[in-house]
Amino acid sequence: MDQNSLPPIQTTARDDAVLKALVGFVRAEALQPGERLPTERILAERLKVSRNTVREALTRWEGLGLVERRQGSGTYLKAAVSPDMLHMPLTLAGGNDFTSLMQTLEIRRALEAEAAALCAERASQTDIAEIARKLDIMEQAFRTRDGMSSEEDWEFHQAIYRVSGNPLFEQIIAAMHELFHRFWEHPLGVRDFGHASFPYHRTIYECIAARDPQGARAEALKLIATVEDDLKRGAAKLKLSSQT
Amino acid sequence: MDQNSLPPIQTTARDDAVLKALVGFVRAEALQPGERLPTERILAERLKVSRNTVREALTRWEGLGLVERRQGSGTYLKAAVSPDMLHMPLTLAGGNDFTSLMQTLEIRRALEAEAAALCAERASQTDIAEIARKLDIMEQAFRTRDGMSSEEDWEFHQAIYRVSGNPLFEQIIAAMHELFHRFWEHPLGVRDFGHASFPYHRTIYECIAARDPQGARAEALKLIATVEDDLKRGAAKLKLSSQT
DNA sequence: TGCAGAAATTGGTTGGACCATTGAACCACT
DNA sequence: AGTGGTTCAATGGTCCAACCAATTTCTGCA
Repeated sequence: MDQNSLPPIQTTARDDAVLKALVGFVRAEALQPGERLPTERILAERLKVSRNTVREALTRWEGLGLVERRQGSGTYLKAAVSPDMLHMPLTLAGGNDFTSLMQTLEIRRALEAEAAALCAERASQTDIAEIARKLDIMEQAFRTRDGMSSEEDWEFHQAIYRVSGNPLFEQIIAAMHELFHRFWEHPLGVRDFGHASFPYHRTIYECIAARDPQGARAEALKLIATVEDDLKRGAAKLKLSSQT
Repeated sequence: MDQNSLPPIQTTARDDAVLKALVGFVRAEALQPGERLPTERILAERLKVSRNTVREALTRWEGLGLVERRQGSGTYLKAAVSPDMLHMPLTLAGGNDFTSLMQTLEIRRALEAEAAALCAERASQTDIAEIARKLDIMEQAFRTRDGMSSEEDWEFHQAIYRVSGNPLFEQIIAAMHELFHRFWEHPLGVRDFGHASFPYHRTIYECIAARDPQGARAEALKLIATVEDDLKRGAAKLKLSSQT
């Protein structure tokens, strides 16, 4: 007999019920990200629950990044919600030594290559045009303020992840990106950090435009390799200490 | 002028402070996963904050899967905590349709291949022996109760991730694994799901034992490909409906 | 000794109050 | 017209005290 055929009954699940009601409300009102949702007090009154219960529910959504609360202003939707959404909080133990930085790059190497290949397979003409636009912006920023183009660089990569058609790429790589930059505010000691990776942005783009998945994968691997080299050079120079 | 030179100041952050204190407490007491942490009432008194504030903080941790609350019993630690954790809520929209399952497999394809290659590079003799042990257990379980060896199968893979030397592989792939199995309780329609992947476990192992990264990568890709095939067959058979 | 019921413990919920921040309206002065 | 200051209502953040519901522990009877 299947044990799963008799799930435990739910006598109380107040805040879960509140969240379900919230999902219904967001869909009914067709709320878009950025819009404000009702006051906590109003929600409490409408749903016939205590304001504290509403707060617990909203706290959970806030933790999941679905919603943003601004004191004195209101609670705002931050992402699209749907009833059958799947949330999976992933907590990564961070460390701030050279090894940790290298580990984030190993993940990026795998995902970046796959995303570039998928992107080259699936990109439409408008997708390619969009990526070209981001590439131009990045290259211009690179030339203008020599080297420091991290913001535009990141947007170029994000465009590729999106075109890959799999939102998980962007989410996971973004986490790696944040993990990486948390202890890398200013490229430690390596003045020209990122310079070596510059040309590969265009080669990646050319492979994507040519619908060449294997080529895009190879160029992405080269790009990550340059970052790894920069990191190793920085580590050798500064002899990064691992502060436990 | 650099816009980042004037970051928004932080005036109050009560529940964040509570969480920081909690991290300190867990480390000071060397609490292990499974152990109980102090009562909400005690925490409120000790930290000189309201019980409500403590609850908000604990709700966040619960949402992150760090802690489990059992009414009438207490609050229990579910995972190790460290001060510099990075929380990454993954949200997969679209629910239980074919596309979502495929997306988790695309991530696994990239990471599984990289992890296998790194494992083959870095495995020591004891590592290889450990993997061989897990492989034996899995193969025996597979033969005993024909096919259903998911638990032992998973342990084999985990051993590979660990030997890769990068804990991020295990954590991220574990998240994909759980994501995958959440809407795949019963292999839908495909009776012999997983059978096709069986032989590749041994071929992966052999490449690792032979210190052949490229071979291990190739075999890992073949393994994932069989899972993707199974999934496609199941989707074609059931014509999975995406319930918006 | 065994076990059913009472009592204590603990998370879950409620309602009400007050504080801190925000943003809009309004006003005075230049 | 515009700049800066003030007021005020709205809103999230915190607090308190009590009670509810599930769980655990204790107690006393058979």
